Amino acid sequence: MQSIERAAAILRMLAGGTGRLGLGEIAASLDLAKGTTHGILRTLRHVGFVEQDRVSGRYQLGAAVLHLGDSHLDVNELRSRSINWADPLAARSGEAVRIGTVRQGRALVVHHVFRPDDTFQTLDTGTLLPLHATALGKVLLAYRAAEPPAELEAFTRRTVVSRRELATALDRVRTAGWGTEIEELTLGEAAIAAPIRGYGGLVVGAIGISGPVERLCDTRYRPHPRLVGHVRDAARAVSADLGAARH
Amino acid sequence: MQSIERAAAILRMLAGGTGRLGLGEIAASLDLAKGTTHGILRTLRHVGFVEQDRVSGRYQLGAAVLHLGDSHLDVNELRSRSINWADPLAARSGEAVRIGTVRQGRALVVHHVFRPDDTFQTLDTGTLLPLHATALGKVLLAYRAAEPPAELEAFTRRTVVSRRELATALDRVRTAGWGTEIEELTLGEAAIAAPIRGYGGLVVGAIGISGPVERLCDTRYRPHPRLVGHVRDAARAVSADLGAARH
DNA sequence: ACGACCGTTCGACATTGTCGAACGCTCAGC
DNA sequence: GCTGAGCGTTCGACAATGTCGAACGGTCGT
Repeated sequence: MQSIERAAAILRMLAGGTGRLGLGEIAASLDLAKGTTHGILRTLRHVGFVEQDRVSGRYQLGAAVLHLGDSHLDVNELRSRSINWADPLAARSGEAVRIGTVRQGRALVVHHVFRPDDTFQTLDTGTLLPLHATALGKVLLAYRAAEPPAELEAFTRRTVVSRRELATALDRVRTAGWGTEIEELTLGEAAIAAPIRGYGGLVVGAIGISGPVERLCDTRYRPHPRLVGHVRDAARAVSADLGAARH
Repeated sequence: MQSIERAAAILRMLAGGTGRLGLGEIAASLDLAKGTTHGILRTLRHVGFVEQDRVSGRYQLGAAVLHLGDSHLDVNELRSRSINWADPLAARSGEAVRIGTVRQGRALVVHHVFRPDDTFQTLDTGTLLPLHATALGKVLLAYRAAEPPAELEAFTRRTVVSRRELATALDRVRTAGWGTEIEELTLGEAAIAAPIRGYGGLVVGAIGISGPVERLCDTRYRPHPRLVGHVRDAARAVSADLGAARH
């Protein structure tokens, strides 16, 4: 399939060097006619793998090809790598632990460890949670494992439903390296989450704890630093496991 | 270019879902004949954009397409984003600051701030440094912005020239989140570097300081934590700038 | 005003990509 | 142990597409 090989060569060229090339340069480098090169680039633009600068006419890699790597990690691999660290986190924090990744524009819970006590709990594994109203979801949004949903549904009076507020909240997550959700999905409940990084540092999931707000936060709704530390340690450990697997 | 559109559709499918799909599933989903689908997949395998599991026969995204995004960041953008933080880092640390990214299998210095004193110094901007024997380079290797060079050249008696030792060193960089080089490129000189992350947390560069080993390290060749902290703070700030620019 | 060089378009036609049929292999069910 | 289903793979006829030279309009430098 000659044309697919040619298209791949163009993408590799754009991935190297300065990242921006003119049609003539590409055609010359690959020894193709300009018309041929233009036809390939037009198709690559159409599928979003290439973008063209309006002013200079030069081409660069498009978002669609750059995002191919996003969340491509196997759910089962994420889960199997996480299990070792999820139980200790539940034990240390005394709260329920969930691991999530992005699927269908939501946070998919791939593993759930019950809070280590006798209370009745339901298994969330397999459920899809809203990104903007969960700690797991905010972490995934903050590191652009997903785009915010078109509509920000309000689950409680504390749910962030303004895009500006959400952007601000995500900035804080990026700054801190972890995120929270305080009575934004369920009244009386809070959660803390941190990013799980895979190959090359790309965020492929998140791990978090959740429980009664009075146990996770102080009286000014700030999460206890000790719990934040536990979550981050677990996230680092899972990330290290994932990185080691790919090494 | 119908076949390029079809190849792109296959890549997007593999990027979604579980990440691993059989030929029949792909053919059925895209309403293509199995022979057609097979021809496209064969070509994508040939260019490295797709890999096939030997045992199950299933297909997944290949390293070549996942790496298209690596180091695609414009050098000028990295540089312009870094400048604001490089000067303060030089001031605070009292050492020379360099920012680097991967080019041609080496660490390209995209920005260099002189040590703030009266000593004679030469501008390194534009030079290519070895990955395995520099702090910048080790950070880039640790986060897989590059592959190790085929041959590990010895610059001093302290240069790491064993692949196993290098792998161990890179594990430590990942664990710590920063890296050092102590008399491995130049006798009497040491360096400390930390990763600069771009879109989605992907490592696109590194920022570091370098200077006389007796100023950067204690008598047991351990870097001063205060300097490590300064470098990491600067790396975070540059990363935040890059993230913000893409937001 | 002109020439050089850019990206873009078009149509003839040669070449390639498509797809149905057939194959060998593996595995589950009986 | 045998059989059938379903997998990925290969092949060749041929229809459809991709290729490329020529020409175009636009921009920029002289």
